[in-house]
Amino acid sequence: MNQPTPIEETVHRHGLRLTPQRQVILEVLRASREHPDAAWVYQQVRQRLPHISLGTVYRNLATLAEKGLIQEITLTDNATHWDGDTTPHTHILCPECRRITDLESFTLPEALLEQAQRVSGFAIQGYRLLFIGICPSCAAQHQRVDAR
Amino acid sequence: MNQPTPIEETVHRHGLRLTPQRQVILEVLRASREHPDAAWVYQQVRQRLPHISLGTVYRNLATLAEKGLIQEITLTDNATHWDGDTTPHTHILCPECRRITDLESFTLPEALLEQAQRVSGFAIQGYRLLFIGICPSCAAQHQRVDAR
DNA sequence: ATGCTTGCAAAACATTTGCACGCAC
DNA sequence: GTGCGTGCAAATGTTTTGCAAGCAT
Repeated sequence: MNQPTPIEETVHRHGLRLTPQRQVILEVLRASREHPDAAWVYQQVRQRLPHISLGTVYRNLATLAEKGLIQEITLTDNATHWDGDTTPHTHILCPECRRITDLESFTLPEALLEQAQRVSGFAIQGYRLLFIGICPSCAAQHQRVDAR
Repeated sequence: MNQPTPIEETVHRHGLRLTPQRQVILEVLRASREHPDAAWVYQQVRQRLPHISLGTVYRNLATLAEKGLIQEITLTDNATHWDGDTTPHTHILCPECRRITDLESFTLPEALLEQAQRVSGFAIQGYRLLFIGICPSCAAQHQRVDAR
């Protein structure tokens, strides 16, 4: 949806084999706006490949991230989350419902990156930015509760 | 070192009891620039309190973070890391050596926060920003290796 | 045919929790 | 004295890994 390049081509171009497991995992991730963890991906994929093992899911998530086909989100709770959208974008976490939402087309100004590079002496390759805030639906719940 | 408020006073002000375990954990975190995980804190504290249990370390890290006496850094690998410096600052992770370094006094401009709030509809409370880049010492190693 | 990938199950980690006791207040 | 905090150990949850077999190329 968000990444129109055909899966087969993308996978092959990165020197990986196209197995049914790998294909479905990628499809699930690309079709989802959920930023799921491995367990969720496993459950989804199992609906189409009942024999897939959890280990395979973990191995593929790691491999795909390594090749840049998906993104790792290690920002929140115990479990690592994954994002099929590899375009640069920022996330927001609602501490109430623990859901991760996309902040479309929000990028740091170049000037900030340069400042970071200058101050730190590091060769900056990228960044991870997570905003934290109450989502509209949780805010609405608060109002209801507070009104009691 | 970076937070001059006496530990006893700080702990009491937040409605917590000052146990030897809690005190040493806080001292270790404040004295360190390591951004350590629970296992590292445990090892350090055990040098002074050989009988402390790992569970106590975990419980205290959670409690102290909840009260705002330390900061949680959940940006990187599986283990949660902790920071005794609660002033707002940004981190840099070197993917080579996996070390987390401080980026002193680097904050996002207010305008960006407002933009995020406007675009998302969330009530933004804060953010976590991690730059990713090769640290000077790893960059030097690369040069050596590449030159072979 | 070659060797990357998989399934399975066990292992390795990271973290949490129940319970009785002890100590800070 | 009260109840928060601790030690211990077991439980829980997440992720990794060894191995033999399977399949994409």
